[in-house]
Amino acid sequence: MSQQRNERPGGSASRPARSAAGLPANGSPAHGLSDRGAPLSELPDLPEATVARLPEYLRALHVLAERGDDVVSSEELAHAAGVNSAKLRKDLSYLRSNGTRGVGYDVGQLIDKIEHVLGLNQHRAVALVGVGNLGQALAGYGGFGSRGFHIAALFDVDPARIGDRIAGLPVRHIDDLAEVVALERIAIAVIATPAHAAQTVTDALVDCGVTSILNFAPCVLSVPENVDVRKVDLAIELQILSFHEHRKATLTALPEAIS
Amino acid sequence: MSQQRNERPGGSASRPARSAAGLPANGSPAHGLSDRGAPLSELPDLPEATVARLPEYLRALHVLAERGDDVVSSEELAHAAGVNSAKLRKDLSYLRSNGTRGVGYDVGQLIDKIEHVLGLNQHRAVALVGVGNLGQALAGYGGFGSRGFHIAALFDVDPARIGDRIAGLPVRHIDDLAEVVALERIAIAVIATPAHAAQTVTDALVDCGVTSILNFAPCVLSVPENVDVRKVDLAIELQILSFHEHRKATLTALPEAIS
DNA sequence: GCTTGTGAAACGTTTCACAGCC
DNA sequence: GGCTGTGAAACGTTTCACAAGC
Repeated sequence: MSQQRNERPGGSASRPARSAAGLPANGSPAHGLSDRGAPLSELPDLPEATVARLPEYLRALHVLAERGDDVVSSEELAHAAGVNSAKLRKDLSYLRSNGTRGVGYDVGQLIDKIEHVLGLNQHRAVALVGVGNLGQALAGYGGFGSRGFHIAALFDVDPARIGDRIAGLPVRHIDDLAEVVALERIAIAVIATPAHAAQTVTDALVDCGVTSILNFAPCVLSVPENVDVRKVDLAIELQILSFHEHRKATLTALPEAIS
Repeated sequence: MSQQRNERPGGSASRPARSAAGLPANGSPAHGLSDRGAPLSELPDLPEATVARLPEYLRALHVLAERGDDVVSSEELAHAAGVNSAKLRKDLSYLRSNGTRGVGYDVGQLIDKIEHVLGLNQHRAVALVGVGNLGQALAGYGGFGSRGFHIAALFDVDPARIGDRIAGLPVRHIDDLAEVVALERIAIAVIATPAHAAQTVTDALVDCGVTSILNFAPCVLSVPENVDVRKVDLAIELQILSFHEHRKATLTALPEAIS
């Protein structure tokens, strides 16, 4: 059982397993072989930081599209997504960019491209494990459908909860995991169990073939290297804010040095 | 109203306002003045990436402490926190480190130090705005107390909800925000409203003097530069996972090049 | 003229590798 | 002998600034 790589800068994720066997270890495929030999839609090996921002661009684009805009400049879009325009342009350039100089980007086209790169063409079925407080809230959250996902199954261990319906879905016993995952072709799971159960659940998920996990339990998960884990920990987010509060407080306590 | 800086690499936060007035703009205070003149506990200007990991170390340390360990090596602690040991040691070295060579770190001492740096000595009061699905789940989450926070007040706009009690706390109307924030000395707020309400709520919070916001609404917030915003967006996390799923799928479709 | 696309510089973060110390 | 602390190298990301193109 290999160990979780939890090294993402911003503080909440692990990474995919690059360079498994004898790969060059630095990104670029040494001598042009296979480099851009892809038919049409090959993934140009995006930087992780870019990948993490594409969904935000996508959200902003949908807002623009709804407003009826069909062209947007890097400046506008960057503003709407909360980044600066140079970064946005660089990010989009990795997608074999398709803006028009002097004009901007075609909103619809850009939406299609980003959705394609993120693999959102097919709606993805997600399993949710743990229907406590948080799990129920996540199950009830309506916003997924429009963003490429649907929760296809709910699981718990508590016999008292099995059979309950939440947002129209029955809660199933975790023993049914393998069956349902296969049936619904589930590759992504959300863990909303207490920390002490999370590793056991993870092992079960991995055994069923789930290869992406979003973990809300406050603990580190061990997974094989082909499995991706991202983590969301509420208390950690608050603690990071606390640090900045603390710093702001001490900065204003011992005051100015310039004026 | 200045714009949100939402530039954190890992994909979910904005940054504190550095270099407000005539500061040198690069980190170090040009000529030794004030540099390490601090009394005892001065914050050594930690890298953001380090700040984001300290809470994870803290969590892991608490687990160790509960097990009765009182010394831990960088290797062990790093493993428990899901990072590698070099990174851990570098991170701890910014805290004017206090491990013992050949031995390891004192668990209790390290907990104290990290808690102090994060400003967790005082329990921090947090306001939660929006008691829908997610808001209720957050309000009911018991794990805060042990990690330095307590939810001190709940707010909503929906008249039907005002007066309800959730986890022992009454839901108050958002018009009472200023009063309660002052009374409870609240500096941190969590936004769990729909996206369309989030900016209005943010403006109200900022007006009351709140300077840190954790935003669960899927939108970008505009805040003055002294206010920190971190963002958690479920759908974005799933979309990032989707990208990696997509990539894994296409990698196994057009298979090996080495063997 | 205005906006994209992009090399190159600047910056931040991680990893290496080993000296320093117990 | 074993583990910490840390310069220096490697790597990744952001920003700058301007050439290319509509």
